[in-house]
Amino acid sequence: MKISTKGRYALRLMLDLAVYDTGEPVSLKDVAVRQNISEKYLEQIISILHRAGYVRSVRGAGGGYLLTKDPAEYTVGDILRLTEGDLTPVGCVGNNPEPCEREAMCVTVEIWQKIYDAISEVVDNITLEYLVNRFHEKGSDYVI
Amino acid sequence: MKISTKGRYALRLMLDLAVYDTGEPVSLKDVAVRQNISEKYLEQIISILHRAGYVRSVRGAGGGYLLTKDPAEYTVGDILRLTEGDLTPVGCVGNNPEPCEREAMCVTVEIWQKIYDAISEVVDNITLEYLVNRFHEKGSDYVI
DNA sequence: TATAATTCATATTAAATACATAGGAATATG
DNA sequence: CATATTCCTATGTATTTAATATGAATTATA
Repeated sequence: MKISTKGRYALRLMLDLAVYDTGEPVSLKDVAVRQNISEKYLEQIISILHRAGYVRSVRGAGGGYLLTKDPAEYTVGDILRLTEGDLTPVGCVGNNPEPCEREAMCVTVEIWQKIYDAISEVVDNITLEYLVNRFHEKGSDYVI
Repeated sequence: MKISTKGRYALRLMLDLAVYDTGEPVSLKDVAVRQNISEKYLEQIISILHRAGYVRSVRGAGGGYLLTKDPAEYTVGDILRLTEGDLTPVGCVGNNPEPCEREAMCVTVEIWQKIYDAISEVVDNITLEYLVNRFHEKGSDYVI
């Protein structure tokens, strides 16, 4: 019942791009240093975000990544669902549920559905913008 | 972000003991057939529940297991926390959080805490008794 | 134009976890 | 004594996780 590093790093990566956005591309090298995450691992993660159109890239020296939308337009749910696959606690709930032969007599599925709804309620109502604000409120070191 | 078979089977196992309770011990063999779960695997799962005092056992022929408390006194949260380890989405929230050097600047931890609270709210407010009632309401086959 | 900095693409690997299966000892019933 | 059951521990296999590795393609800049 854990969120993997992929999802957690993806969120920190997107947040980093939002916080350190100056209009110029932000390189993964910089993100890797600030976030203390392997640059190579970040490459794999951002490729997911890139394919989904969440970021755009600038290749070559001086290149890097930029958010494609305003931070207010990304929810935590968007980012986690993309990178974690989905956020359902079991396969038989959510958008395209796996068929289950025990469905007719199953009462536990109601629990999984409620858990999923509760998780969704949280992650679908927190935006990147909110996190950027919280970051500044916390008075965290802000280094470009 | 999945609940493992261990937790899901533990819940079905406890529910089975509650539904098919006649005062006589319920054998794992019967549970295994009804729930279509390997008896050997159930043995490992119930040993966790047994050590925690959630069930008592009767050894030998005609033996089996019985709940130690009234179904109303078990929550889904009790059972899942016991068998899944805990229900926190990351290591740094919950009862005894792992120390994290990024804590001072971390804003994502707020998300994980909210997710954990939301999950807890669900699982700590559903009892085995409720599930037994739902089982009967569903008109599921009831076979002793 | 050469060099360095970057993204992009794919393969490989080591460790942990999930999900069991297996074998037999201990205990109780009939 | 034979059978049914819990109890205990070891073993195995497949998948997932979390990276690391290698190098090609692209671009800025000295």
